[in-house]
Amino acid sequence: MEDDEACITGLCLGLGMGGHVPQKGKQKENKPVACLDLAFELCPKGETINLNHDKVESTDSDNSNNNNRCRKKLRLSKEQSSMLENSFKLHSTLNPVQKQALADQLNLKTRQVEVWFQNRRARTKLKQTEVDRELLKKHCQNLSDENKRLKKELQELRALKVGPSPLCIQLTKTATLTTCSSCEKLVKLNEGNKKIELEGRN
DNA sequence: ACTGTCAAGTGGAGAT
DNA sequence: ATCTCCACTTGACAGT
Repeated sequence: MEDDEACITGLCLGLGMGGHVPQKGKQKENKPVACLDLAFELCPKGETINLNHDKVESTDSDNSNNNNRCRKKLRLSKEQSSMLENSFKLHSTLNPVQKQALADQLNLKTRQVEVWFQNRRARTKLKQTEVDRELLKKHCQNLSDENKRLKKELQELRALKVGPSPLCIQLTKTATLTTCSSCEKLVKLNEGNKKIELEGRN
């Protein structure tokens, strides 16, 4: 276990904060939770504190005064965020050495750096799924349009088969139905007058 | 008041 | 057994 975490655990024991609620879908045993959020520091209600602290110290009075304390949320400074961001661009995961170095550099705990990277990866993944979803949506729409168009074209061809067959019929803006002069087969010409033979016609 | 963002907690799974 | 990652969740805070 990291020193930081040992420290935090020491701080947390007996505080009874951040209890665990069983999650839907996966029922888990309700462990007695005795952890204090890493980035939260006990403070008098309403007081603003600098949370970019060094190691957190724990005292018994902290614990006993817990009732009239609030939890403040850490917000990383712009410098910290941008340095983490730059580091993330280089590598989205960190080895313990890199983690420690970054933590030292930013005056954060290794656990905080680790959490930031975890959350950052989650955000990236979320964004990517959103992008993928949009792409698939577009692709699906294209396929649907193409399907409609082909169905329509098929309908027109079937109508042609039933009725009198003129030699050359404009099918769509891009395709023309005609009879091949050499083989006398019914063929479809695409935009470049490229011949597409139609199945089952002779 | 409501909503989105984000740091952090939790437990499970896999690797060592 | 321990570590690390992930999915899911919570809660503080900021913006509207």
